[in-house]
Amino acid sequence: MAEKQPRFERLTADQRRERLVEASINCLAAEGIQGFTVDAICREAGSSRGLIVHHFGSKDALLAAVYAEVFQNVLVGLDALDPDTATPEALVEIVLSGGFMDRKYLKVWLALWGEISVNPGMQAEHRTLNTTFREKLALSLQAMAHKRGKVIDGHGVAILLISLADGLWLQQSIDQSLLASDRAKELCLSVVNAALTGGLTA
Amino acid sequence: MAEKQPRFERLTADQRRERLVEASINCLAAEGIQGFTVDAICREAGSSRGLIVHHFGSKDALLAAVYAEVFQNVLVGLDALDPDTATPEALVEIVLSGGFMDRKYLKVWLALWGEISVNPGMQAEHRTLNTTFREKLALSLQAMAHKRGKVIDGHGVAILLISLADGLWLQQSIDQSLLASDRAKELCLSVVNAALTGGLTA
DNA sequence: TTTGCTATTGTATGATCGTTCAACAGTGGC
DNA sequence: GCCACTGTTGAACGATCATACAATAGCAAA
Repeated sequence: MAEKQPRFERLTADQRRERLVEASINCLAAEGIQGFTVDAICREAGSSRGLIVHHFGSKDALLAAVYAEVFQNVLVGLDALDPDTATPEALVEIVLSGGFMDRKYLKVWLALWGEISVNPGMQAEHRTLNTTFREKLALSLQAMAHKRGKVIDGHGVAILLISLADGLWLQQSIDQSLLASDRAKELCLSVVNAALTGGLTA
Repeated sequence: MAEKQPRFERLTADQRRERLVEASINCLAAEGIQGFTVDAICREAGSSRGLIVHHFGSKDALLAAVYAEVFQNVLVGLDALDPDTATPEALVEIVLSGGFMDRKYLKVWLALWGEISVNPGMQAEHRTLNTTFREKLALSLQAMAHKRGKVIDGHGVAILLISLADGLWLQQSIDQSLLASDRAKELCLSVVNAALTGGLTA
């Protein structure tokens, strides 16, 4: 007689946490923060609701873990960049199309931004990661300006570029017909080039 | 013997709808989309849950009414502007600090953006209003450039300015310490002035 | 004072919510 | 095959959810 399939697969703690975080991201992407429920996440992960409390302590703690995963992916793109050889095109690619920046993640970001704005722990972490992101971008921008014999406020241009990219990304994620991807890229490049050539001061 | 206070105040349909929309905005501002519940809104409005269905048909229809109210306020600031005499400072003030752009409304916007991205009716309306906003801004920008003897792509600069303002506003609303209001204003002005003087092409 | 109109209340309903925790079950060591 | 360890399940619980709708009540006209 055929052997019975196991009812569930035992995983290591890290594997299980990774699966729950991934399932959470999918639920947020599909339904926003209102789709972030214990039952919906368990259905997506193919597991049971007790696991969330067992591995994370609470649903809120799971959201914090989602944030860490998402933002680490944003930083990874910049980590791979050589500040001395980076091009404006490469920078623009990172700020517009980096980790978790497909428009399907709009509702993940909306949920995280909402939570960061009221959760002191997440806000502190966001501040740290965002500052790191700016500083790395500033280094690359300063190196590019230096190559053109120019001196710029790299930090100011980094803030400018990140904000512009966020705004463009948000607009086209909300309604794709309002702005084409190529157009967004062009606008970012224009601003970076203007900043590097002295046409614009940040 | 003292006369009894009436249990409730009868209002006209328009008055009652306005109160419910206002209460909804307050609930969204405080708790985001998860605070947008029938009971929370009724507590805030000082009324009873039956009123929401009576006046709006459903909670979702109430959210659509909230959107209309919020976005009309955004347009109002621009309507008051004379395109022939507007200054870069005035435009920047409108895109950064116009109607419902205090940072306390962050979660209202996050909720609306989430809903617009999946609700075809709201998305169509948003497209219309957003396009109107861009066109009005473009007229003012073109008039400013004309005064300087320059020809610009007003529409392109309008997209640039709106996106930059959205990104800056979002960043400082999420975490106030990441960006000062004055700094955001300066960056917007730099970009507008660079666009008007030919230092930057959109 | 009475009456009609209709704004408004709030109970009932079935469903869903997050957490708790006793019991179950996968699996490797002996 | 037995057993211990511990990952995992899912019912129970009290709370909250949105909508339906019968009954109540404000108030102006007659």
